[in-house]
Amino acid sequence: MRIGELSKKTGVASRMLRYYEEQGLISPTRLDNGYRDYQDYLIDRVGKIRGLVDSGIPSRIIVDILPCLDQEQDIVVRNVEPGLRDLLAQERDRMSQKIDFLTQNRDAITKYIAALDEAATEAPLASAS
Amino acid sequence: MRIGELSKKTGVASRMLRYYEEQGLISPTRLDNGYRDYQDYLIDRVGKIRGLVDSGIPSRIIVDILPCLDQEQDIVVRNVEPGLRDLLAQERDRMSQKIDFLTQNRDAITKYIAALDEAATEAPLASAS
DNA sequence: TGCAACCTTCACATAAGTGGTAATGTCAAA
DNA sequence: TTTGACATTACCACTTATGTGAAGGTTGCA
Repeated sequence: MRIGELSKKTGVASRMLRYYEEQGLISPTRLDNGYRDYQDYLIDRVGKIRGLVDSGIPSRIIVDILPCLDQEQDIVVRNVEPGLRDLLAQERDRMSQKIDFLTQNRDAITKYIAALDEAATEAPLASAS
Repeated sequence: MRIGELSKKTGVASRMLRYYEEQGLISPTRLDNGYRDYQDYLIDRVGKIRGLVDSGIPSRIIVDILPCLDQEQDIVVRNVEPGLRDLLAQERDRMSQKIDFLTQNRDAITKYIAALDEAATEAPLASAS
């Protein structure tokens, strides 16, 4: 499919799809006319990229992570560069840390919101008095 | 305490502490000589800031979140700006989303690493053959 | 007195986008 | 077949966020 179609299916602007290609995150083939040609599996992949980017993972890391996330078939374990396992383990730990931080802070905010709501219920005159 | 001491206690460079002040994340008072004077509670606060920044939360959001995280005493519910509750709820949801994404991806990476290790155990000749 | 710690300010760095322009390709209707 | 609308291309410059580096001056302290 061409860039416009992929853009509609993923909700990611064409502009961004070209940008992600520039970053090495996706590599569509080209049609005779020079247009980019995206395969179906890239729809899913773009979603994963957005998820990772939104999670604050830098794109140079995403490049390494992506192959591990495309696991529709068996996991491919051939041609593993020596440092990759460690890099992945490192990134996995960083992600665990992030998850812990976020969970802690989200829970704190949740409690705070609950307190706000309770206060509003008990004494709703604060702003009107 | 002065900036150097806080820097040592938090592991955050003085440069960064000044930068966070510029971003409105911390507001030390000043001594007569113009030096910044940090109170003790800011040690904890700087740690929280680092955690949030590392989790990919933009600093303009952190400014809003921080007061909710400083809950050593009772939760302060006075003078709540009208939009704040919604903003917090919104951010809480975004954080939940991030947590889900991260968890999913971390688990995928964990599985991948396990597969790598297993392959290395079963056929350790791959790189030597 | 001399050096380390501190101050401000300006500029630069990197990552992740965004915007604008000009040229080319596609397609359908006149 | 030509015209017009729209998609796509490449390229360049700009923006925002998060820092970092360095210059040049002031303060603290041994």
